[in-house]
Amino acid sequence: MENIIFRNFLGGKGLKLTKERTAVLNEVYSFHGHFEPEYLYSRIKDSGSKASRASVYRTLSLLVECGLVKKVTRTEKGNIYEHTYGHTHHDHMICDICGDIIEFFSEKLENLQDEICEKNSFIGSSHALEIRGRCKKCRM
Amino acid sequence: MENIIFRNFLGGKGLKLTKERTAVLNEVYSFHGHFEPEYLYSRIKDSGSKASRASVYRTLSLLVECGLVKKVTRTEKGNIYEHTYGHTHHDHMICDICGDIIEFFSEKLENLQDEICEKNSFIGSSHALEIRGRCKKCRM
DNA sequence: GCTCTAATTGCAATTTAGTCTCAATTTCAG
DNA sequence: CTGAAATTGAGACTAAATTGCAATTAGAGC
Repeated sequence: MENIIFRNFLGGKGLKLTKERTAVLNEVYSFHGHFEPEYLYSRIKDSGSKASRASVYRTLSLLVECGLVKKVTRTEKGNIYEHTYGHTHHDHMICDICGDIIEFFSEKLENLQDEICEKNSFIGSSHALEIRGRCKKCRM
Repeated sequence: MENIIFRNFLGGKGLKLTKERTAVLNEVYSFHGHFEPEYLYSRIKDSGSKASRASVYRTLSLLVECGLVKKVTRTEKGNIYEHTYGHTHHDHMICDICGDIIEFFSEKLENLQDEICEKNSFIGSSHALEIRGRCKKCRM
């Protein structure tokens, strides 16, 4: 299904569905959770398919553009992504101790965003609430 | 006042208050709004005082550590900071068109954070809500 | 005010995520 | 099948930020 979405997206822009792009997409959707580009690159190499580092980064941009992948946050080290298909909108709590990322969704937060935007004459297109602290495992 | 806070912080760790560190602190507090390290560095050079790029970065870390400066967000280009003394907690709306950063504060959001943390057995120490979209000037 | 030592500085080299260039290769519409 | 246009990989490059180190400086104790 993701493949069809991607193919249509590419087709609509006169771009081609190459084996490298397919490999990146499949790898992204082969696991759950968050990932860094370098990690994705190494998984692709290990999995037998091949795509250069440059292609991984280029494909990742395309996937973000067509909405199949989302940039979650930016850490000291670099970007963190997640796939979005079959994965509804949510926000994140990040543990300062173990680095774990916990997802949550809050209806109230969604409404609050609209309210805040309206109050400030801002047209919100997306938001990201990131709560930092200690997770269940790391609280003392 | 910021100077006293910084001096005490340094003293408590056996560190010294050098002219370079003073220059960085003064420059940070000489204007309002958000800044990037490179911009700060160039302002310091222009202002007549001197501090190397390395010292600017090193001092910035210390200022963050003692709470006088806060890292606002991380863009493609790098970190963005703001000073915090006499500047209460708030969140940000960032315009995708012109890059403007608008600050806002919402009591409801603060309460919501606590609520969400409790529900997830998470001990929240800070949060950052970033809303992206179009600001008043850039809406069409 | 002077001394001494640990902290600090500046510079240049280094690191690291990510982008870019370009010749060779591949896709796919016709 | 063919050929124009898109894509690829390898490595050069960029820019932010960090680090190593020899020379310098702050400031506690006298």
